[in-house]
Amino acid sequence: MLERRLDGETLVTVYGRCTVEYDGRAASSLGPGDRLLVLKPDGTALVHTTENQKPVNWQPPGCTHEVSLVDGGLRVRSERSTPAEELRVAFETVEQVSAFDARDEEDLALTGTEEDLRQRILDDPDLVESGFRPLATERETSAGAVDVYGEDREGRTVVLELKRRRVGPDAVGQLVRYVEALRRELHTDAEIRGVLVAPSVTDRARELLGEEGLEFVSLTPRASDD
Amino acid sequence: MLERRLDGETLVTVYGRCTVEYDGRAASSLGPGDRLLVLKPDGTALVHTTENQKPVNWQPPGCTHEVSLVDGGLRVRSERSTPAEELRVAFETVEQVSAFDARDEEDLALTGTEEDLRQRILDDPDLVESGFRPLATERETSAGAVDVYGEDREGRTVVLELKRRRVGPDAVGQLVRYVEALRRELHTDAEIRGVLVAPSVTDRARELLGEEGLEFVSLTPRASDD
DNA sequence: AGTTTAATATCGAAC
DNA sequence: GTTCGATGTTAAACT
Repeated sequence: MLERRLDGETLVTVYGRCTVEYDGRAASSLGPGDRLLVLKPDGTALVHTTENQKPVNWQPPGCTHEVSLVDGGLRVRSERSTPAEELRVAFETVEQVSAFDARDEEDLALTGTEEDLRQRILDDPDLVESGFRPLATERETSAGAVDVYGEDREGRTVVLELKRRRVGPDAVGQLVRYVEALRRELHTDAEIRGVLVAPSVTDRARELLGEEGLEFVSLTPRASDD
Repeated sequence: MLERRLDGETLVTVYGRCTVEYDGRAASSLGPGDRLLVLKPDGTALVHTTENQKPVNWQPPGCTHEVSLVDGGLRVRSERSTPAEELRVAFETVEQVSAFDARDEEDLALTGTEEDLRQRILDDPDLVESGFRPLATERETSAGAVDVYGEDREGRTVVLELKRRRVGPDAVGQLVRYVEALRRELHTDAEIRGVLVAPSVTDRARELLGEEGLEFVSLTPRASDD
């Protein structure tokens, strides 16, 4: 039944006591225990234990799944190339095998992302500071694309780095790279301001901002009356 | 049956046609489709479609799950506080409901991690460069802990930043922060070398290394005869 | 196929 | 509890 249903159209689940071996980018071994194996029609494989949101082992979409019987026990093997990766699940006991004809056309509608934060700023630039004028989004520099590029009321160049949630030192590093790249590329004597826009910052990130002469503006992706 | 089995000891799966609403750190809405709902004993909730490794919607461990019947349809609600987040799954049809008494004591044994790379270097420092002497791991600086701290054959301070796989500009930014922090804190005139140790680097990362006067050494977490 | 960055990232450890 | 960095991160956009 399983072999027939690994046809790229069926969602398969197997529940039972098994061991799991993985070899690829890393390598792992998992002793016997009760787990849920999910084989998706797109070639994804997931091994879930009783704990955690992440599967304990997995294969990404695009893999090929095979089943076999060894000493009366079910074996499932999933593999891919580039990079070469292999997952082997050996069941001692199987409590349940299911195959579902799945139909799902709907796309997820998600809000509260960095893109929403950008749109909020473009709709009302005064949220950043009075007189701020956005000139471009995703403006290219040698250090990568700047989220929002614009001018303040005095005509000084302003670079915004947007984050949808509280930020640590990594985001400051990103902003530093953009500001330094623009200073080199615009080769102007005029000041370039770098502003991190996020709901809040950690202490270490705030220190780094001070050391680098950068600024912070508190803003969330969602309107306060949400 | 479901209410009785949401007892913190049972793994529950529900398969059927449903809609999903999420509100919390972000917010999302998903129209009707066939999906697999997994409720773990640790309070995790997963909604899986036919595609992708990641669930289309989820709740992290520690949430409380509730079930109810509305107009003859099964509803599942999962919520948590700090941050306040809620997931609602409304089933039109239910093809299967399962409850499994799960027993799993085994821990995953994973190799090929950054920790393995560190151990490789401590076992044979010459892999980094002839004469390199590691003095400390996780050495604290104001910018965070340095992976490996040591001296080269001439006695110059060397900072290693380790990555288990090919690295981009972000890792260079991290190394820059550590080297700058040490230059301030050691307030010495002597040179401090920063070395990125990883299997490979992207072009942009290599440029950044050059601009910052940092170095790169190619090394993987696993021995070449693996 | 490779690069870059966002993410409801997740997860674990240190504080 | 918050902060910080690794992750077999995943996933999407772009080259």
